[in-house]
Amino acid sequence: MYHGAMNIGELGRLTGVSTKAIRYYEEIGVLKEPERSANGYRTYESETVDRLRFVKDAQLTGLSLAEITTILDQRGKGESTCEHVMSLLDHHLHELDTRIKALKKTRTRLVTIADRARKLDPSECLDPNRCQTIVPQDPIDGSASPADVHEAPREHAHAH
Amino acid sequence: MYHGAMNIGELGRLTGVSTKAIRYYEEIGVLKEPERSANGYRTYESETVDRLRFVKDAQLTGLSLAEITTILDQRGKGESTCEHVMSLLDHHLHELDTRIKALKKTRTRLVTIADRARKLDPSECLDPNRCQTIVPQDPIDGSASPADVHEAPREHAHAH
DNA sequence: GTACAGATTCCAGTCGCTGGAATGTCAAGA
DNA sequence: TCTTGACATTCCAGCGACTGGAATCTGTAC
Repeated sequence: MYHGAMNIGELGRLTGVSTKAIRYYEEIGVLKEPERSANGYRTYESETVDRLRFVKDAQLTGLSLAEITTILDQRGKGESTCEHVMSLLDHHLHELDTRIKALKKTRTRLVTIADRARKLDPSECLDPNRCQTIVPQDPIDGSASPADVHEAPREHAHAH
Repeated sequence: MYHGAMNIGELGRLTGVSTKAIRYYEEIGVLKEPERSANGYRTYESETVDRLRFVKDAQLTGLSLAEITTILDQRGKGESTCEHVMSLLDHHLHELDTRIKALKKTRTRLVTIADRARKLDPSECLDPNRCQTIVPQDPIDGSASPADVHEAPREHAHAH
């Protein structure tokens, strides 16, 4: 089967990206507007498969779609993007470390709390003004201000 | 200074929660609608300070506002919430572990890529159809389907 | 009077999508 | 020919936990 040109559904199948996501990418400029066939359907060339796969790979490294777009745009102009990509990657490595550290801290706290909870007498739980399980925490540590302490948002629940 | 009743600004100051967030909590039912003074201002009793602090603490353990609301509601009815809280905590512990694992995997991948990038000849970067830095990755491992592989969304940028 | 702080409301945006509604198009089978 | 079904199109709304801004009112101090 030769895939010189295809509709959005096949592009999705070949790349593992939903048609919804593909249209969204077009909307925010990650993909440029494709040709339309007579009936108004989007028609993609096989190079778009490569482009979409690149987007997926770049996402896996933690780059945002906005950042991916800047890479793609630069590349489109024939400019070298190595330095650009590498500085993005460095930046994300730092971010990642920060996030992992924060999650581990949360984990430790959670384990402590759960342990304490298991030792509690359930009958003492009825005081409406306090919960012995969840009690005020120390402000984590001196380096982070309370506002920065927030955890990362939870995973998108895109189970399929 | 006795804080029997206060406006939204002071509640925010005492708890470290923005007035915007407080109104949002009210909107989604985390806080119940407060009394209003003659001028229409929200007036809070000092017990709301405790409630808001509980919300903050529970958030630090990774609970969502929706989950916190269920705890608060149950507590409001005078029911014991220990078991409920503990099952939530257990659930979050598992989630947290999953997330940490995923982030570490991403980190490893990122380090590999960055290392490879440093060894590349920049002059080879101009091929418009491929990027040597970011290339297709193996599908992570056998257990997770590609759709589940997505990283957690990035941190809210609420620097202040 | 005139600032200025602080309160109110509502609307829009963040990020990366997903879901649904209402509608149009195309190929195959009865 | 009709119908069914899979595909395509558009637009609107929602997730979570908020933040920012606009336009407007209130309260206090000078």
